[in-house]
Amino acid sequence: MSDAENRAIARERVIESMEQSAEVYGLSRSAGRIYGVLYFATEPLSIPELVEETGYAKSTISNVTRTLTRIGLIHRRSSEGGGRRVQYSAEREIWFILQDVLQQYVQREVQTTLRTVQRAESQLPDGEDGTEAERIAALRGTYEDLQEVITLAADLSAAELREALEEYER
Amino acid sequence: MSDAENRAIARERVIESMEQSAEVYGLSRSAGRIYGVLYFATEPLSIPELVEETGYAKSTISNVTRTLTRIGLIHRRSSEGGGRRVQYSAEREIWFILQDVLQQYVQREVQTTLRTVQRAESQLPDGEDGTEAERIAALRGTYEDLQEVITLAADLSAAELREALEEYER
DNA sequence: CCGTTTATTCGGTACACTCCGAACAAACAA
DNA sequence: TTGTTTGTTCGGAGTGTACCGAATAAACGG
Repeated sequence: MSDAENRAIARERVIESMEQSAEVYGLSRSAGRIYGVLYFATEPLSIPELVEETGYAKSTISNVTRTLTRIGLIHRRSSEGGGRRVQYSAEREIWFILQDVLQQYVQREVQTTLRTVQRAESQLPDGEDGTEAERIAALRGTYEDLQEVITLAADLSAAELREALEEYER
Repeated sequence: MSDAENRAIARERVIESMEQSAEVYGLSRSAGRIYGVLYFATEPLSIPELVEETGYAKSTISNVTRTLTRIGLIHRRSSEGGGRRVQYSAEREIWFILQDVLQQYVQREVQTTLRTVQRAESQLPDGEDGTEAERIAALRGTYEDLQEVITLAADLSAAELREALEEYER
């Protein structure tokens, strides 16, 4: 087998893995493949080029690139050289992406839950210690810890996070 | 408004929030509600009781309780007193649940991705430093950090995790 | 100006998922 | 045994999503 073929196989394996991961993160397989193709591209690609590389329909590429751009997984460089052609490139710092997910989605979810729980708690009769009060208070405690953990983690790099946990072990 | 009504409203709010969370975690709304009802129940509930409390069909309760049990969100106590009746109770330690998710799903996902990336890397021609090799090596690095972080975090309680990050800040 | 290339939007198809109700199976009570 | 209660399984209706192809819009080159 030639070196070029080996490279193509390795690349394809990783892209397939990205398709899989995309599904886990609630995205479509096409999103995983498009991101993967851009991840390995040496220069930004246009929509027609992505059609060529992935085999998906133009409309699919258009829709998926929009959501990927919105999430921050790829970057849109409008019009290289004044042309109409739009160029896309991948955000290759996976950790940045994960931090974004942590901040935009996980933190948001935790925050709204926490607020709901707090509002429910204040709805309860004062000084009550029934089952509801107890259970809701327990929920609030856990979510407060969670929120703090996520807020702190979102400011660290992967290496720093690793270091923080490794140091704590001792 | 009576205290009982206030309690019911607070409980309902939290359960609705759990329905929402369930969707975020890739479960159905019914799963969120069933878990919520069990979370507030003072004693284990049977399937007919869950039908009564949630309004869902018997078959829905049966299917959803199975998946919730498999994931570890609720516990199944077969036959209290030798009867056929099956009893379900909620795992109320949210952090245990999150640890399970971390270990069973996130860690698994990271591990398989890492393995795929490593295999792809070894597939590449030796001593090569083309684009593919570089990009794949970068991926592997990030995922190695990630795996380590998740492994360490899975062993800590929410409070410990919080402490670890707070100590690192200084 | 007109034809070509590029990007978005729209309608439609295929598919998966949620939930329901009915049928079935298993255990108990009489 | 027969009737009743409980739990699971199966088929189907309704819904949402992914993707495609066609129509449309927008920009450029001649």
